[in-house]
Amino acid sequence: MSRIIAEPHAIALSAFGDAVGAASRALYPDAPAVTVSFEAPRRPEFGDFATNVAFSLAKFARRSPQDVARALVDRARDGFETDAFASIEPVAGFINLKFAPHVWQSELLRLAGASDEASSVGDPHGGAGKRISLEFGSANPTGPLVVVQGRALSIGDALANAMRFCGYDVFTEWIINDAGAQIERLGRSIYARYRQIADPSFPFPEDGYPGEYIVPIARAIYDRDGDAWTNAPEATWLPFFETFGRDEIVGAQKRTAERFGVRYDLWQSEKELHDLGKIRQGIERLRELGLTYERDGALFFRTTDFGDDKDRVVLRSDGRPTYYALDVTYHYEKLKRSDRTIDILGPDHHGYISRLKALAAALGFPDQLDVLISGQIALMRGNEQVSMSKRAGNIETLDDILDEVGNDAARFFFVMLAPESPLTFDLALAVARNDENPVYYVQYGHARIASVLRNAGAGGSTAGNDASVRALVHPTELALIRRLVEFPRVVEGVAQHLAPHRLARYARDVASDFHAFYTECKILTEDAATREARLMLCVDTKNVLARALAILGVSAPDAM
RNA sequence: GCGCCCGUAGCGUAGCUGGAUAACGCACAGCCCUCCGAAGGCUGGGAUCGGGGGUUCGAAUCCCUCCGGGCGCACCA
Repeated sequence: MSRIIAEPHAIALSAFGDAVGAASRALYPDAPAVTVSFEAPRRPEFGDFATNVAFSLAKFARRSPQDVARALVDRARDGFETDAFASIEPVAGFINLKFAPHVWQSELLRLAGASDEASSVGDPHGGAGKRISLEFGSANPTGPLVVVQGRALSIGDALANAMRFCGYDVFTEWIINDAGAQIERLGRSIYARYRQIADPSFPFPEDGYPGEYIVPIARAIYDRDGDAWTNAPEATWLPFFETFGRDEIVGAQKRTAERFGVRYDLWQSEKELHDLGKIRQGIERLRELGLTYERDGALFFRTTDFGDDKDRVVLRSDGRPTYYALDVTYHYEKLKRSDRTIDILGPDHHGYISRLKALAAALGFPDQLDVLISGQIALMRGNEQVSMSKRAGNIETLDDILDEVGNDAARFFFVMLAPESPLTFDLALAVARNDENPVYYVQYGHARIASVLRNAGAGGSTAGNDASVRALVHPTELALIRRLVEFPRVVEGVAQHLAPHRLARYARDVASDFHAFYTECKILTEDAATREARLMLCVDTKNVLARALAILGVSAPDAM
């Protein structure tokens, strides 16, 4: 059972906000009602929180923001009894608040009191009951996963984890583009390699997939069926080679994803949607809504009515549905069964955003679809550019990267920047065990705490209480607690703004605050109360770090 | 030509639902291990936030425009 304990600092803040609101109504009855919101100022000397209400009231009050802030504070102080604040100061129009140490001390007790559940580090509820559909990484089943997909996987999985942490009902999915021309090329490529086993002069298709990964697939068929397919008609062998190849390659893609720590709730086959008639139904749906017209024998979907820059064909003049028809159908399915629908696309898909948003709006789901682009990646090894051209032998697969740098570095580097921001991924840096490498900094923080806790041994009680926690007064101690308290809000921000990089930075900040505290304050000290309180702080910090890293898909080692 | 993404300190980036002297890491200069992991900490220098207009009490953030870099613009997927 998860106990929801209100946060002392939030209670105090809310009470003060109410007092300011009342003061505003009393002093400036003609001004519209203002919402008193608080934010953490950048500069620590401005306190823990600040509000800028005075600026919005100034024009109605016809006084300077400075005067208004001062008047609000004076008035709010009347009838507002609290010892929560060390200072309440109007400065240059802002109202700056600094909490008394006991507020942060209570926060630490609260964090520790709710231990061992997810809620031990805060209990965000923003997502309760909301269904999320999150599609990311999807690729043609024609080859192994490559580096850019690794980034999409990292971003998508971190988002999914963050949202689940906030209570969202998250459904992750991958669409397999196993219909159409690409899969046919795959089937023909495998067939050619198959024939070449017995007849090396058998021609390889000009537009075939030259990658080496095709060869063992052909070999597997040969080992199993021998020459059986050699004299079969194309109508027989082609579907077989397509399906066999798809299964092999999708299987390999799944294995790579799982190795990377990413699991999906659904691997949706495009072919299956065709076979079930879903695509036709999707097109019919558009027709019913009066959103289509015929021209030159093709059926167009009027996407320009919804912000796209040109209308899109859904049915070709030969009657076959386009890929976009699949988009329409599949997105319609996703939109219906979720409250928020998210696509993470590769960097070469910028042009798709408007047509996808258009179809969502057209089908009656405006503002429900978010399309995120995972930015391009330039691979480096030290100062050397690593070629990623798709010519044979040159593709850098995700597996290659994982072999070279490991999951932790890859996962962290891929989510470290804003999703759409271009990333230069330095393979040499990712394995460097020095301070240029951000992954180790955070993991080191976690390992260092684990080490302290080991040294504390059996005698090191972490059962702090009201009395012992009062020992925590050093600025680095209070700053660390304040940082830990932010955690649930940071995760909520990640989920809401689809910005997992914020969590990577936050983890770094936590580690940084811990290291500062560690340097300034001896944890395993003689004084029992101080030792207990500091150990408790260590445990909570470790929990937050572990939790943050887990969301990012990075391990939290106890020793390294 | 049109659309989208990016342009912030020497380098890599955060901040973009508008708020105070623009933040973080690396690099650079200096300092801190008789003590729990120095894979650490502290201090310092370094930025006309690509340029120019506009809106606002207030703009890196919103609007317009121009310039650079990238990616797309198929009855391919």
